[in-house]
Amino acid sequence: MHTVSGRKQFDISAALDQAMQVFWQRGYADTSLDALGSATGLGRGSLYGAFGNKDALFGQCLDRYASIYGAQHEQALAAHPGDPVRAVEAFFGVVLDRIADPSVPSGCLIAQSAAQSSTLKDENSAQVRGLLDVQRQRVRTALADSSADTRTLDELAVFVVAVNQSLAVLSRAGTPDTELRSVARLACATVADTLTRAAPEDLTRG
Amino acid sequence: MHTVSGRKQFDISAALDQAMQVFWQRGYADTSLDALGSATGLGRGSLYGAFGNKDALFGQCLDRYASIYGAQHEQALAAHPGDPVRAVEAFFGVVLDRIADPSVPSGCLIAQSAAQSSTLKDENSAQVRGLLDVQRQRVRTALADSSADTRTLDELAVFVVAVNQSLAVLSRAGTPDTELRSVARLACATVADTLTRAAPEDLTRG
DNA sequence: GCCATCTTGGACCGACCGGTCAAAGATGAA
DNA sequence: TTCATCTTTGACCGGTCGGTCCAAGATGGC
Repeated sequence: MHTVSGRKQFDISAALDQAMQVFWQRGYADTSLDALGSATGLGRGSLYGAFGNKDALFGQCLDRYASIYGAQHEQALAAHPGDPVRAVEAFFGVVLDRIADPSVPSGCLIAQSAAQSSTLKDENSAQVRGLLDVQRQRVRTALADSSADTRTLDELAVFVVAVNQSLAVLSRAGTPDTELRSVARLACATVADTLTRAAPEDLTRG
Repeated sequence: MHTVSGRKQFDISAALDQAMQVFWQRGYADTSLDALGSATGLGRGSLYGAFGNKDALFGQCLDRYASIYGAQHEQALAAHPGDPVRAVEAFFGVVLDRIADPSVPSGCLIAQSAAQSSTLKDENSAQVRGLLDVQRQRVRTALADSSADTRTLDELAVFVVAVNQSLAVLSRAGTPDTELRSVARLACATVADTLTRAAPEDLTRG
């Protein structure tokens, strides 16, 4: 029944999507090669030929996840130039919509991986740290159009990333969507208050 | 070399502490019975005799964790009666001090478990949800001495729990202590602003 | 048609998993 | 002293893990 081959018989990109969702749903440690095989419809030979071992495949899934949702985050943040609060609102909107989307696992692959960072291979945990840093810098850039001092903006960017992680964790524990949205709303209020408080001079003097 | 026995040869409570730290550090899925055995110094027979199987032991570790740190949280929250903001500051202080304590794993066993909730046995994930809810209610109670409306206080309690989870996740990814503390500081500011904004009448009219 | 090259499925490997069990030793009541 | 009762150790179980390997089959250049 070796009914196959010559040239590649499957869409690498589609297989990567399937594998990504398994890691996303179950976490690295609890995802077996058999689970990846049946999710992608591929045998071990194809899996190893296309992606390398489990660690390498996991790394590519992390990158793919970051690529897909990082782009959405970037787009949301850039949709409101000059209005950091609206930008952050849009940022959380992307996350909340994804969490509410039943066609995709809840939580966040990166948050999930960060939580288990100590059980990952060094290479993968370093990758997770890097992706979190990219996200932080993205938010920080969207905040740049503010008259608050650098230190405050840096802290706000970390704060937004932190709240994002918390939404992922709580959603996994079954926290209802309405509560998650109120958390995001309060975080947005923090951003708004901190920015207006840090630079009221622009309004009173200008 | 069966150099043993008659009556129990070890301190159940101490063994539970050791086991708890292993689960805390490595997560449920990545903690083997061998790891638990060498951490506690116990053979499989003793482990099963005292705690039951892996799931049951994990459940007891969750309870122990909640008991130890839940008590600390309660104490911190109660240390500033009538001053919810200070109470929340003290609450985060407990968490941050624990994270900074090198004698104990970073992160939070409950946050860790919540993130992997979908791979846990139903009983254990329900337990995690329950413990998160207890924490939420504790914070909510500390917020009760405020003139803000019920809905606002409920939302703030969820928010504080959420930020707590985010500190655990980020600390696991290696986020430095200073950044974690600034996240907590911003969250406290959110609580302060929301409370004063929701009930300014008390100051102007009273 | 021929064949070097590639892909695929699945058998297979040693290691480790959670869990069970029996032999050995310690205990305290009779 | 005897012995029922208990704990502990470590061997053992079937199953699953990540990873390797190879025979079978498809391909395209010649």
